[in-house]
Amino acid sequence: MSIRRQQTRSKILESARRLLVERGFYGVGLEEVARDAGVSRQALYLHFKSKAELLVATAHYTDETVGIDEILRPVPEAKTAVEALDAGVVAFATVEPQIYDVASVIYSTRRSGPAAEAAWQDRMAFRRDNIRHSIERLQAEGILADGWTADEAADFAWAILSLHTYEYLVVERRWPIEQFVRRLQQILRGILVVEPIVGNP
Amino acid sequence: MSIRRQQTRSKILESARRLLVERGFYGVGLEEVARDAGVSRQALYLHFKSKAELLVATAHYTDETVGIDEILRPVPEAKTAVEALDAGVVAFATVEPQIYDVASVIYSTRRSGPAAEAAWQDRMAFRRDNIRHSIERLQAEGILADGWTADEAADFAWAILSLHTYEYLVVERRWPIEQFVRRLQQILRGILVVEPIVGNP
DNA sequence: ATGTTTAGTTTACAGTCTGTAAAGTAGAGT
DNA sequence: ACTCTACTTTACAGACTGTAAACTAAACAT
Repeated sequence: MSIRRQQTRSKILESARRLLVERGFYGVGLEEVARDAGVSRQALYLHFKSKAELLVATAHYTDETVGIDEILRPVPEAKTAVEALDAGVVAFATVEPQIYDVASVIYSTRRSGPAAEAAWQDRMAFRRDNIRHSIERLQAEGILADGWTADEAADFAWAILSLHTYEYLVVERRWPIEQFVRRLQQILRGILVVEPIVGNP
Repeated sequence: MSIRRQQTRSKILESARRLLVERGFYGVGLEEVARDAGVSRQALYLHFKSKAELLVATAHYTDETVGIDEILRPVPEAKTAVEALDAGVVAFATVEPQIYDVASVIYSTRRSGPAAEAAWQDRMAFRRDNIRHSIERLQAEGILADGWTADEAADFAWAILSLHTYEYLVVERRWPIEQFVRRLQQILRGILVVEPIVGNP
């Protein structure tokens, strides 16, 4: 791919991100995205085959700049399962503020087209796999709380470590991110680990 | 309001509910809603001033048929704070399946218009008030877990008892509703009540 | 340097949708 | 019999997506 083409692509993606996040998928037209990026509307179709695919590309573009692999590294490297669980929460709370805006648009658009739907499902599956690994470590160490299967525990932790928990508590209720992390760690440990450690300093 | 008018209104709302739920706000046009209801497209504007208001009216219409007051009654009538908390979870799990479809459309549409945004915020405020009451009962009985303020606890419980927890666990992960109720009760008790009761039969 | 490919522009158009307007009709109520 | 009221029909303005095709200018290769 030529440099020129690559640059236009980036300009479009940046404009798209800004505008889609500000006003939502249906709140902004391609005309305006193009104008903002300094290209013609038709140029968009040289890069993306539809508005929905532009949105999905915007999400991937955002993902790339975030460096998820880097952020997730501490999780498998943690010495114990409980530490891995805690590290998972930290990773979640590091990634989420950076992708929340775009991910939220993807979520709300997912029912109106297979592109967004697939992008959302991918995201969910990826997250769930990661969580599942941590749960399996708990199980391997024999400290998964009684009455939980690995599946059920993974489902639950995945539901808690979601875009929407972040939205409700941090975005809506204005919890500082440290409080968010501390509470989620406490909750997951309390629920999923046998003989929960009750905050010994 | 005349009987005839009332009947048309109901027909429209029922068609709107079915179609909006099936295909989302942007997946269905007013033409089709009107055809389905057996009236002309223009007739919709005699009842609702915009598509967004039709959506909101659909949500209220759904609420009416659900009888939320009835379902919530056991909560304030519970003898103890913990029983009230449990009853709250049951009420949540009773209401949510009935309103989920429409509420979900409201949620996803909320950023594109003040009508849906207001409807969503009302819903959230209503739910949070109810939860807050249960938390205050815990506090009054002196059994709110250490380290939680009433506000923080209410925020947390509200985030857990959300449309999206239901969506993730019941809709997406196919948890039976009994499992959903049992786990949420266990979790809220475990986190928010001092000396958590560890399943004594 | 010259010819060719590539990237983007301009103009145009078909089709969809919302929301407004206005004139006409049929039934309900009095 | 008369009058509203509720609804229909027709029409239109304006916005948007996606397709098409002819044109231009920069990038690249030999």
